[in-house]
Formats: sequence, C-alpha cells, structure tokens
Amino acid sequence: MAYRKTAATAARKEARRAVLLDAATRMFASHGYHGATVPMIVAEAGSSVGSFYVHFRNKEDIFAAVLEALGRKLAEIMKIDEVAQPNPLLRIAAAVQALFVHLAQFQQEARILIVESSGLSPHLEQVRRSILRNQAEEVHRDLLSSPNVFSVMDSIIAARCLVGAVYESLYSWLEEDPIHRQPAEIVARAVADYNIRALRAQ
Amino acid sequence: MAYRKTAATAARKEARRAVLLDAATRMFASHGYHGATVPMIVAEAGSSVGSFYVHFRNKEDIFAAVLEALGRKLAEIMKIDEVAQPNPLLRIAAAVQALFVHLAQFQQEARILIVESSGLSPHLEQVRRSILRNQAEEVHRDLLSSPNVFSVMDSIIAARCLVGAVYESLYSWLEEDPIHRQPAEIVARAVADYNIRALRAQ
Amino acid sequence: MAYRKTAATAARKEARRAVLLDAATRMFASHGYHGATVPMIVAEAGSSVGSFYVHFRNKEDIFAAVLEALGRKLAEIMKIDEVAQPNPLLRIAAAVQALFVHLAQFQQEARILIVESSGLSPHLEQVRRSILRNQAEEVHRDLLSSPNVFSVMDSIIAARCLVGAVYESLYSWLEEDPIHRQPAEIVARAVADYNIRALRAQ
Amino acid sequence: MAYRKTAATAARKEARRAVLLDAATRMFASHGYHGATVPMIVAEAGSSVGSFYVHFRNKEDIFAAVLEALGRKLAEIMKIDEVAQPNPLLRIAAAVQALFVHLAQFQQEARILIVESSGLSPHLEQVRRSILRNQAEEVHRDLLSSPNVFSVMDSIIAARCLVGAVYESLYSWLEEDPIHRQPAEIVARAVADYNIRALRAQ
DNA sequence: AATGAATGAGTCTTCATTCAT
DNA sequence: CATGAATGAAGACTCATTCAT
Repeated sequence: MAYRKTAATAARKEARRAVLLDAATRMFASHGYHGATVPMIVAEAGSSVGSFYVHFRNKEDIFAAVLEALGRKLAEIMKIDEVAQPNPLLRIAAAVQALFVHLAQFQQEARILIVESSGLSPHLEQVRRSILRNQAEEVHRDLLSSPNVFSVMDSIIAARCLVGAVYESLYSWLEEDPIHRQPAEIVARAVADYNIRALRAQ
Repeated sequence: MAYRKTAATAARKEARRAVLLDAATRMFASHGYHGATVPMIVAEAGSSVGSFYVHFRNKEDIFAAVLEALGRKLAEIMKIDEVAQPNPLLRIAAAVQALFVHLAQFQQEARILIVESSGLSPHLEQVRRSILRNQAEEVHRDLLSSPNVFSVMDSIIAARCLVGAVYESLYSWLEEDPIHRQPAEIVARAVADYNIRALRAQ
Repeated sequence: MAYRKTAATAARKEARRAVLLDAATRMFASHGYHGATVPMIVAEAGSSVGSFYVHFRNKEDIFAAVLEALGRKLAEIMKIDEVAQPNPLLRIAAAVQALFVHLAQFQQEARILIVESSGLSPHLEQVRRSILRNQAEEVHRDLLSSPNVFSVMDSIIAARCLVGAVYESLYSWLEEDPIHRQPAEIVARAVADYNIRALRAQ
Repeated sequence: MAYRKTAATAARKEARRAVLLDAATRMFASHGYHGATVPMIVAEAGSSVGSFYVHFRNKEDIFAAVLEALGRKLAEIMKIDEVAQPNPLLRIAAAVQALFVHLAQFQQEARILIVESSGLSPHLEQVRRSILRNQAEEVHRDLLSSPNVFSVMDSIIAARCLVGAVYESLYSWLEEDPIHRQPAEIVARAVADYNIRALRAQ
C-alpha cells in the first residue's frame, strides 16, 4: 500500500509538472522569457508559487525544460524514414518541409525557439543552440551518407545554411499578413527547393 | 558670436550623444538588452544618468538608435558597386562575403543583431527585422534585375533564405573554438557558394 | 485543517495590512502625500517594500484606503441618534461639535483630510471630496427633515457653508499656540453656534 | 547713458520676471505644485531654465510669489469702500459676494489657493494661510468696528467660519457641472446670506 | 543676463525566490 | 507536497539645481 501510494503520488507529481510546463510554454510564447513571470505561469497552470519551486529549480530551469521538450518534438518531426524515402536529397527536402509546416502551424513553438530564447543566460543560449545544432547535424549526417549525390564541399556549413534559411524564411513568413500571405505549404516547398538546388550535384 | 556659441554647444551635445551610443553598443553586446543597465552604460561612457535622459527618451530609444546605426553600417558594407562587378550573381556573392567577414571581425555587432535584439518590445523587434528585411530586399532587387541569370521562382523567399543562411552559419562559426575553426574568409566563401548554387540558372 | 490554516493565513494577512495602513496614516499626516515615501511607510510598519505591494497596488492606493477609513470614522462620529436628540437643529449642533472635538484631538486625521490630500491625482481628489460631500449631505438631510425649523432657502449651499466653517475654524485653531489657545470644546461650541444662528428660522 | 542702460536693463528684467510669474501661475493652476516642473514653466514662458534661476531662488520661491500676488489681488477685491457702504454688515456681505464671484470667474486662482497649495513646505503653507488669515482679519476688523450690530461673541472664530464657508461652497460649486449649476451670483448671494444671518444681532 | 546641457540623489515599482504554516 | 505572504535587491526614470559658455 505504501508502494501504491508513492506511485500514485509520483504520478500526480509528474502530472503537476506537466501542467506547469504547458502553462510555461504558453506564457513564454506570448510574453517572452522576461515578460513571463513566475506568478503568471502558476496562475495559468492553476498552481502556486511554492509548488513551482518544488518542481523546478528556478525560472531558467523551466525554460530549459520547455526548450528541450520542443527540441525533442522537432527532431521527431524531422525524422523521415529511410525506407519510405531512400533518396537522401528528397529526404532532406521532406524534413525541411515538415519542419516548416509544423512550425507554421504551431507558431507558439516557433516564437519560443526563434525569438524569445535569444540573448538569455549562457546556459539557455546553449540549450537553444543545441536544438539548431542537432537539426544541422541531422542534415549533415544525411549529406555525408551519400556523398555522390551532393556537390557540397563543406557539409557542416551547408547544413547550417539550410537551417538558417528555414528559420529566417519561416519567421519572415510569420510576420506577413496572415490573410494575404502564401500558404505555408507553398513557401515550405520553395524553401526546400532553394536548399536542394544548393545541395545537389551538378 | 551668440551663434558660434550655440554651434559649439550643439557640437558638444552631439559628441556626448555619440559617446553614449558607443558605450551602449558595447554594453548591449556584452550583456544583452536586459542585462545592460542604464547606470552601466553611463558609467562606461563616463557620463551620468541625467545626461542619458537628455539624449535618449529611454533605454529602448538608445537601443533602437544602436540598431539603426548598425543597420546603416551593414547596408554600406553590402553595397557592391555595379560597375566594379557587373555580374549580379557575383555581386551578391561579394556582398554576402563582405557581410560575413565584417561581422566575423566585429562580433559585437553580430551579437547585437542576431542574439540580443530578439524578443524585445514590438518596436525594437520591428527595427531589428527591418534591418534584415533591407538586406533581403537588396538581394531581392539584384535577383529581379537580371532574371535570366537566376533560376529562382520566388525571389523574395530566396532572399530570405540567403539572409538566414548567412546569419546562422555566421553565428555557428562564432560559437566554435577560435583557435581551431576555419578562417572567416574561407567560411564566407563557402556560404556565398552555397547560395550562389541555389540561385543560378541551371 | 487545511481550512483553518487558510483562515489563519488570511487573518495574518489582514493584520499586516492594518499595520501598514496605520503606519501610512502616521507618515502621510506628518510628511504629506509626496513627502511620505514607501520605504518610510514600511520602515514605520516594520514591514518590507515587497510586502507593501502585496497589500496595496501602489502608493495612491494606500492613501485612498487611509482616506476612506477616515471618512467612515468621521461619519460614525457625526452620527447623532435621533431619539437621543429629536431636535434637528440641536442634532446638527451636536454633530458639529463632535466632529470638531474629535479632529482637534486627532490632529493627524485633520491634517490628512484638510491639508495633505489636496491637489493630488483626480482619483484621490475625488475620494477626499466625497468625504466632505457626505458630511454636507448628512447635514442636508437633517435640514430637509424639518423645514419648518430652518430658514434656509438653499439647504445644499447651507450644508457646504457649515462644513467649510467647521474645517477652516478647526485648522486655524490647530495653527494657534497650543498653550494659549482656547479649549477645543469652547471653540467647537462657538462654531456650532455660528452655524445654528445661520440655520434657524427667525 | 550708463544710467539709462541700467534702467532699461532693470525694466527688461522685471518684464521677464513678470512673464515667468504669469506662466508659473498657469502651470501651477493646471498641474499643481508638484505636477508643474521648472522646464514646463520656462517653456510656457518662452524662457530658459538658467534664466529662471536668475529671477527666482527656486521653485518654492516662485510659488510663494504667485501666492502673494494672488493674496494682494484678492485683498483688493474684498476691499469695499466704507463711504459707499457704511453698514458693516452689508459691507461684509458685499465683500463675500465679490470674492466668490471673482474666484468663480478666475477658477485658476481659486484652484491654486484652495487645492494646489495645501500640504507643501511649512513656508508655503504659511504664505497660503496668511492669505486666508488676512481675509479673516479683514472681516474681524469690520465685526469689531460696530459691535452693536453683531451678536457675535468670538468674532475671530466667526471670521474664520465665514472664510471657510466661502471657500468650501465655492469649491463645491466649481465641482458641479458648469451647465446645470446655478449662476455664480446666485450662489454668492446665498453664501453671503448664510453668513449675514449668523452674524447679525437678533 | 541668458542659455540649456549636465548632474545624481531620490522615487516608485517589479519579481525571483524563500519559508512558515 | 501545497500554499501564498513576505522579502529586498535592483532597475528605470524624474527633476530641481548648477555651471560652463
């Protein structure tokens, strides 16, 4: 019974943590890191300040958690099955499009990653950069896997260019008037095309 | 004589303003927008809080001024003479390399533009974005000027991809160990190549 | 048990608020609205700046609270039982004397109401005026209740004259040398007489 | 010639001082003592900060000057010729009405005297009080001059009651909706009546 | 005498974090 | 574990006053 109680307690604890994380994601997205306050987050989560500090060491800690969760999610989205799409070039294009379309839909996440997480503490900066780095490395791996398909000399730099191109065009698109801008899928395709042209052997 | 007196006063005022702007640039670069405080800036400038508010409406105001000065400078750097380099593709490549190399040298400026000026007030955000937009539009103009040279369908998106590629690869490069990383010129060349490949007609 | 805990917490919170209110009353009385600073008030209350802002939105808020509490108190003091004193003229006289004597004793309160709360923000001004207005309206009601006893044509104006007479004579009296001035009760009586003469039918 | 130059200079100085005083009166009336800043006043006067401090020791100094000028003016207004109106009771009534009507018209002045000059430094407080005191003493003198006409025991207190009645009814009247309130002359008459009833022998 | 840039002490207010209950 | 009152360091900004020109 003691065991079951503990398990139940642990489950509830985990649930509370998840609720806080969710609320924090929303508040960071809408108000930015500095604009979102701890009282704000706990109010949004229906929790309390005291509880917050049971689950997270401090505000930086929860922001890092938000960022890491986001990183995992985006990595998942960019993972295109090698069997389904054996051509590495098309695989990269598919990943780029998937990423663009996803973030175009979940602008909150895009905002957190691109805008609200810059210029923070070295540690947070590092967490944020590691997400972009992972995405670049994923691309880099694909580039290396079939050197004969690509023309790229420095594949690391190429991967970074690709990542930068995706985020900058995404952010510019998000800035445009939602009514008159082109559909996300079209832009995603154009961005993928741009990078594919840069990458393919000629 | 009264006139000369006033002129001298105005000159001294302008000089003081410049000193503050300079100090602010340094502090924003090293501590970020939120980390740099007004007392910090005036101490760095050898001035006083009161004087600060004679020259700038508030902290946001001086940051905008820093950003705008930076924007003008970078625009200047990217301006490649059409006569010296009549080929638009090569002109873009030259501009990209010039930008990269300049920011690689003046990391302060890069840091302010890329990192420290995200997620701020809507107004500052707008100032920052307008710099990037200007750069993209400059490229866009070149793309439009000789459509037969390029293969790009949506040249606006292409311009954004280019700008994003430059900044992301630049920032990743800045993160690397200064001793072992490749020289800025080499990387700048690779980045320019990447984008030229994406742009040229095939 | 959770309930009792909360109740105790709430009680302590209320107590702290009261202590702050009290300290603020003293500081506003002795230094005026602008002269009394938040650090001053919390030091007097043995509290902290942060705590202050838990209980009051800002300095204006606590001043309004001080004023309102004072208004309620004075209204209570001026309330003369109709059964104990059925003659409305004498009832008014009694109220005037009670008010004068009370404020003569608690000069702090008189000072806050008469002196320190003029020329502030529109909102505070309104709170202050509403206290005087209430007092005038109280008198006005009495005047209307027995029209045959009074000779007054415009009872609203009469009520205002009465209120003004009380406060001005009170404040002048407070200014006098405490040793040589007449006792408060005597002056209160004279003030009441003055107004009764003005009011009664002739 | 040296003499004439000095005279002209002195005249210009006096003129500038008058302009500043005028501007200060307006700004104090509209913004209050704390709300009106020195830069504000000099801007209104078309002068400069430096000049301000040539003519006045400090902000308090100019406010005192404003107040004193106002006091002299009001004293003038309340001075009713003994020959024209030999009956002291009617003389007082006339003075009260004149004061009320004047301040009703020049609300600026009323506002400065009644509202904006409370709760300031002891010195300013004293200046302000001395104006009211003078007015009360004027009345007091009249009361003493013909003791047989009045029924008042303590004529000092009576004078203060009268002054307080005038200002409070004036200020309440100023607060009312300008469109629907009674004309100033009617109210002035009612206020005078109120006090005359209180004063006359019965 | 006039000017207005410069000064910095002094305010209010915010908010991450702690801790008693 | 949960709660939320309490804390106080720290920051942006104002403004009366001075002083070099």
